[in-house]
Amino acid sequence: MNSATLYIYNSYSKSKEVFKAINPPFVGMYVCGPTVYNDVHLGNVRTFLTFDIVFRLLTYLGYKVRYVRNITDVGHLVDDADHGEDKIAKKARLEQLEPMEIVQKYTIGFHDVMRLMNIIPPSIEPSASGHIIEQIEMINSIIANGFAYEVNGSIYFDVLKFNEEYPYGKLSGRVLEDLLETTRDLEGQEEKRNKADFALWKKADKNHIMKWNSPWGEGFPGWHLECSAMSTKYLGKVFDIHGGGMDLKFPHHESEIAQNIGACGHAPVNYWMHSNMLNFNSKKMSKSEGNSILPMEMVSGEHPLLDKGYSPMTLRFLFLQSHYSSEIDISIKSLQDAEKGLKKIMNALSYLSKIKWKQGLIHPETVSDIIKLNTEIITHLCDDFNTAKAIADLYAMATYINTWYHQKQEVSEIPKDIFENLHKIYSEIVSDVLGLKEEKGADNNTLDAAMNLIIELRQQAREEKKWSVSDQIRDTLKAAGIIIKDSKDGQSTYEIEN
RNA sequence: GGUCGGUUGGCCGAGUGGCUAGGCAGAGCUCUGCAAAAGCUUGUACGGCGGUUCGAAUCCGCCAUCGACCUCCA
Repeated sequence: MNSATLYIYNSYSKSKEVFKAINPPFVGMYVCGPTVYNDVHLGNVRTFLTFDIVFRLLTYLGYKVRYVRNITDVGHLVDDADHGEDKIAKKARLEQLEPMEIVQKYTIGFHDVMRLMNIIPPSIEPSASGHIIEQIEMINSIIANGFAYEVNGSIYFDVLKFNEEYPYGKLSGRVLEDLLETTRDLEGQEEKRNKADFALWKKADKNHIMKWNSPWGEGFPGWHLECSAMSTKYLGKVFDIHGGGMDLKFPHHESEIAQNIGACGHAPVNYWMHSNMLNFNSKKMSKSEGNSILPMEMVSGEHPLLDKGYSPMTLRFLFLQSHYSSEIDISIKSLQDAEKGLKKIMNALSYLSKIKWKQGLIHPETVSDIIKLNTEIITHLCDDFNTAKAIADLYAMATYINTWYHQKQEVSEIPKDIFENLHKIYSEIVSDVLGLKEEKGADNNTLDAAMNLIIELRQQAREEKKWSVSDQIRDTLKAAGIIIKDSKDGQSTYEIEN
């Protein structure tokens, strides 16, 4: 185990706390996954990226993490809380497919995007429809404890009753009285005793496709219930970290807490983490706003807002340049900046393995600076996953690496072990913790072979000082979107403009 | 209307009560047959008004402004 102290901002206590695992080295982490009724958009990706970093850093620090991220494939209603059509069912109707075909289609799409973004799969990815029994059992416990009631085959959580014994609304900073006043009048709520109550189980009508047998007749589970049931099943009644997007704080996470307490009498989670929103034109990117960009559109550049495609790693890097708790406003400029910045970091990574250590005159200032960087970068990451600061450290390291590489491809002013440590930390942080990987522009062997020949011929022309030939090759290729880059050591490479 | 969170140099974006992250752009330089690329160096800042303090971008108050949540959303 790494000895670094990890601090996490706990949204429940609203303060930064030292992370203490319940049962080290094991850590249980639950993150609310997508409702698979549509393509995941870029905003969703940000959230999963945030917790990818949490997962990766915990693992890097030596924790054994059981990471559970669900797939919501039932129970998430379209219109109002506890009313309206099931999202999956609606989409199924629109696309004329079986609901599970919708689920399958968008689950695969979701996984494709996660892979593209180099986001590590969770340890367990349970689906709501696969845990109906667990959900029914949990409802039974809640009823037995007196926090839920049945009306016409539906079960509702009694928020007022719950609030008499436990604070409802602490996570999201809500006061129950306000909720009772401000909650809009919605259709289909007449069954509830109070507006703030929410459904644990909804009775299904005849036409409803996705329904299951229960002690209360045919029906389906409420949206919030699945996360309570599945986190309990796989992580226990109390676990370490629960994550999700800010917009899930209320009502989803608030209800989750109430359900868990209602079922077993104590709070389920030690550290609540919420990642902030991704903005687009200063507006939250959301499905309901209709201003969402799909990850695939981002990569292909096929979107009115975009000037060209931006690679998955560029996106990943852009997100990591700001703290997960800050909003990000995406723009062409920020994408371009990220593209250049990422290149710098990745270039230095590739230089690193070409630099040889050599015995020489030690430069004390450089030594102490690098020792400082080597430790600071971990400290920064452990400070509530401050990837922005860690990236600043990487830039500082990269400046050293670049200088060594461009001077002699060797380093002699620091001791061998410190250089090796720098090498190890730089590559581990870049690859393992931040999850940045090299992207090949053209993954095409045929083109590679042809280009290598052209580059070689041009090189010959240059050696013979036939500048008109070498320039013609360069200019013609440029017009075709291929850029030749000459480096100092005489080697040339090519890159495809997109 | 209620609750919460922002407001940092040309742009993006971190941040601790005193030692002014970082990136992009700009400027200078190195390399280069030329160019591109790459690299090195470098300036400018903390929404407004008060207060606390020896000292505040950092703490407090007021104002302005933007946004989020209060309804499905990561």
